[in-house]
Amino acid sequence: MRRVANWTYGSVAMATTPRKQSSHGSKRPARRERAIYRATLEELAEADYGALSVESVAARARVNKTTLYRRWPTKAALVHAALESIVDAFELEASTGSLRGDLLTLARRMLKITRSVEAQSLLRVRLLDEPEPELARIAAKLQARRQAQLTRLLEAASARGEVRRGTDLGLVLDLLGGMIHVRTTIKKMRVDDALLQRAVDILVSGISLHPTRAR
Amino acid sequence: MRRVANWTYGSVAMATTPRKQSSHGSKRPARRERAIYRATLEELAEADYGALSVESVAARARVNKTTLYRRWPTKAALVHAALESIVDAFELEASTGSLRGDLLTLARRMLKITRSVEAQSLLRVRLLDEPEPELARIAAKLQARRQAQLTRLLEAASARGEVRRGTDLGLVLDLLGGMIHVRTTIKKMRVDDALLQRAVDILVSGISLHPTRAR
DNA sequence: ACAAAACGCAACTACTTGTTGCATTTAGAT
DNA sequence: ATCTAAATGCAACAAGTAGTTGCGTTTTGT
Repeated sequence: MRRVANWTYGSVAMATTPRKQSSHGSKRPARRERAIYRATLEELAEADYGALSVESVAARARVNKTTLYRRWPTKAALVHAALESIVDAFELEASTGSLRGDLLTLARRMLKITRSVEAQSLLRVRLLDEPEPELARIAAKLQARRQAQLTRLLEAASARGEVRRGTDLGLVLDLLGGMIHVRTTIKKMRVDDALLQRAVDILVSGISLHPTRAR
Repeated sequence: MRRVANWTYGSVAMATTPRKQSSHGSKRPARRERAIYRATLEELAEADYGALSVESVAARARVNKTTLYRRWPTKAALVHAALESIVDAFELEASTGSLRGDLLTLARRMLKITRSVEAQSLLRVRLLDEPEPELARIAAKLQARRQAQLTRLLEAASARGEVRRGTDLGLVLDLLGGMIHVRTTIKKMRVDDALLQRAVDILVSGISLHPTRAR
């Protein structure tokens, strides 16, 4: 493992840009490139970052390892690029009219996100700041972006005035999201809609103006 | 990396038992052994399982690597033993008299646990079922044990009858614990007591019989 | 159809991981 | 205190993995 002195994969152009997107009108965003990124994320969702090997990514992407090494000089660079390639397509959803309904919609979306390969791989990178703090920073940034979108949804839902003023919406989000994450990713339990409803019921009843006691 | 055919580290005695605890009255539970386990857990809390190397553990424990290799033939065996060495000293805490007070006590304890090296390392192992399913299983068992203890606390608190019947206590626990975990371990935010109180307020107000609306 | 870039392949070097033999230390029993 | 067996440290080793390089072939844009 020979290390390049201190190669940073920050804002500097990090590899030879594939010419496909240079001219001709960016017909395809490099099909093969996407396959490689996908393979990287999948490997990362299954194993550690530490256990991730460039060779295994190459094998999964059906590509020779030299191809990878030439374009991304290090494992960190490859993962970096793969992370950056994640696009979170978030379309604002229509309000259901009630706080409970909106929270439930939110919960379902969170569950879907949590289950995705992107979220799983993002998590792996997120909780390693030791060997690659730079990568962890990037993963944090991406996650924050998602979080911000979810927060906006929640804010819109609560703006109707059904929520006690002073309520910490970020906290509510993390209560809900934390539960989903723990059950899905860590405990590997099945999270079904009934559970989401129960959780939402507790939270709604906990932050709502009206003392809704029954569920 | 030569692999032993299929060496399982299950219930079989996995290494030469140190003689210290054999006779003489178990004066010390092998001081050095504890140091090694500690080093293992610390390394594991900082890095991946995949990135964990026996050599780094040896270095941290100020021990020659051959010592480790001789007693634990593989990395998995070492981690296994280190995990098993974890003892969670849980003393039942006195009730504060109110549901809110008890939940807050519970939250504080969860925070403390979550921050511990043991929990951090346990988590790492927990979310790798790919390369070492056996290890993940063990980590799951240990975590379940902890969870059960916490659940009993919560049950005791709710038994006073301040909680709506039919309330999913496990869910409440995961809402609280999930939030703490996400903020502490993943987002690396500071979790202070005020936040815990706010969270508990929401939950208490969400599960309590009495419609407590103000906080 | 042509040229440049990208790719696959194979051989190679450098490093990491795990193993072994032997001298030295340590700890329990007499 | 002394003896002995287990445990450890050390160094040299074997084997595997991670990157590198040169070259011939394929792909791709013009």
